[in-house]
Amino acid sequence: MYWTQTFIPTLKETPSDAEIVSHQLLLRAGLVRKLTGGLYTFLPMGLRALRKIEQIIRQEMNRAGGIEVLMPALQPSEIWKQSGRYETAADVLYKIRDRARKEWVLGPTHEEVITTLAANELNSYRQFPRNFYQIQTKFRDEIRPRFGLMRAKEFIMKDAYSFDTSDEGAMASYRRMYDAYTRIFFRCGLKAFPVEADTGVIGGNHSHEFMVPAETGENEVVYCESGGYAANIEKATSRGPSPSTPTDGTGDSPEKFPTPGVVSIEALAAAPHSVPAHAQIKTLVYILDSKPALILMRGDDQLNSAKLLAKTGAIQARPATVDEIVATLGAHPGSLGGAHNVPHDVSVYADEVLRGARGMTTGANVDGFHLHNVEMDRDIRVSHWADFRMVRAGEQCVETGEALKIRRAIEVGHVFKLGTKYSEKLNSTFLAEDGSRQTTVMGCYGIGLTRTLQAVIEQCKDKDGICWPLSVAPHQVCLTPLNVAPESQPRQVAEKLLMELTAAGIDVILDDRDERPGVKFKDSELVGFPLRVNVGEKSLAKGEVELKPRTGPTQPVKIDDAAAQIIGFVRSGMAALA
RNA sequence: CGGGACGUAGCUCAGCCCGGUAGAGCGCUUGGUUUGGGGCCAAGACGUCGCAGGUUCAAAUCCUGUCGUCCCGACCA
Repeated sequence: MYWTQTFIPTLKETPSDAEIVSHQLLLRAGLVRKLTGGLYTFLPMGLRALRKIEQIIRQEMNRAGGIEVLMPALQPSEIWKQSGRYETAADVLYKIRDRARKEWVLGPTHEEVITTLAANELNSYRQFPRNFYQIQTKFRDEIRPRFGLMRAKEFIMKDAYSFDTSDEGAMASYRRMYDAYTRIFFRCGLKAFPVEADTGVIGGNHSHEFMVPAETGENEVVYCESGGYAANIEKATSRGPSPSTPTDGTGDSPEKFPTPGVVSIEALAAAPHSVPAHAQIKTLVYILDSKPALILMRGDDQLNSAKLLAKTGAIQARPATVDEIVATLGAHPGSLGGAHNVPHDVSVYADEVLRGARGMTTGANVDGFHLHNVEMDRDIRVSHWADFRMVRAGEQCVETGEALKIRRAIEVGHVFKLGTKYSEKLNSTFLAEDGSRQTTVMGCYGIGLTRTLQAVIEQCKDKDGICWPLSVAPHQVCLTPLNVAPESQPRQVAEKLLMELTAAGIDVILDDRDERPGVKFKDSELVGFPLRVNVGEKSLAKGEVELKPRTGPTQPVKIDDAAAQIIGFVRSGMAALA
């Protein structure tokens, strides 16, 4: 491959609409160009890197027993109505109509399609287990596309779906995918690690996300240094907050006292009231599937909205408006509480941390008043207890007791054990060995290819540009003759190396541009080829060429040894990523 | 959808407050020079100042609306 025969529009300056480094590098290195917000064209170098990731995924999926298929991106809205996600996933669904006014959806994922296939084709226990996968473009009406490929309206995903006849079988399938994912990200040169995850709208009961640590990531991961525990903050739990919740109340009845103008936990914690936040009960009003509900949290805790959805089973949850709050409790935010004047048809959810709490202070549901001496068990009608709180750094790990840490990360893969959620709705059943009809047990497993590509850049870069791992680099080697005239010695030596390396199966590009050395050096570093070979008169005079690994020092090698050295560099580097 | 910022040459940006001739650097074209880290000299091409309306003798500049982009929140691979 010759540089002048492809298209690598590098940029010296940083485009102003790219905020994070990996996005800037995607643009500057000429890997992609934006069509419009959330939609990108892949240029040759970006496409090559993407294809390499795709091949790694394909190889590992096949090795793990996956069967490649390709499903339609355009789907009838009926199957979405049948699964119930026409409503629950409504905000990400692109809907379109054909000339007959029939409605279609552009698939944001393919559970409905694959389950329909399984329902029609997998009818006997003899046909299981099965794991179908595809690499395909997904469409999501993202509320806010951002960070280049990280969150786009259209993106490429590998999605796999397993079908088993039993829960144990499904667990084994899950485990196989989990292991395959570990290998895939390792081979891509990515430091990714699995964390326990919330299942969100996809549903199911067991899930891990594969996370790439990065300051620019959109997720927060709670983890324990010893490696015993790691979870998405949406799911994370701990041994609880410190200090612990008071349980030594006086036993006196709730006592109303005036708190004019005190409408926050902080204000009540300050003088003159001086009620510590952990001795307060925070009362939140949420609208769960259009019904108001109270959420009681300890004063110093934050509500975890993912847990709220998961624990209440609500499809939609939003904070109530001030008007809705007044209509429900008769008081304004800042004076709310669960002890008095709570209508009987309003559910009261309380965080586990409040169990057995005594001597607490909370709003009186009368503007300007709070209550002392509140005891959860005695004074508040709790309909449901659950863990609703956001874990904080420093709390003790549930497994090891060590202090938990929190860091940001990019989610590149997600594995779910789905159970029978989709197979029931879409009638995927089979005849068991004993002649009974049973429902298939499913799992689904996604990897965002385009996001993975950008995550690699986010993790593998320096001040000069991208530092591709050999396994996903658009080209492994960049031959750089410093004189490109056809008869010049640098050009001839470079051409000979090109032939030898290509014959050895090395993926090489020759920078045949008639540019000054500085320009070629800068560009090759920006695009990030793992190895550059400088072929210039200066070193040729000594019978040498130079090997310049992207992340290491320049090494002179004899011309006759060059090909073998380069091949050795590539093969050993690739072996380290196998 | 809520909050904030910004739309001027292919890119990065100045000009806008205080209305009157549209600018710089990079890139591009041509010629020369240079040839191991985005070099230098000279000559050029490139703009309906996002769009629409308004105010005004006159609008990139002031006003209104609109579209688009980016950032912060809720959603996800």
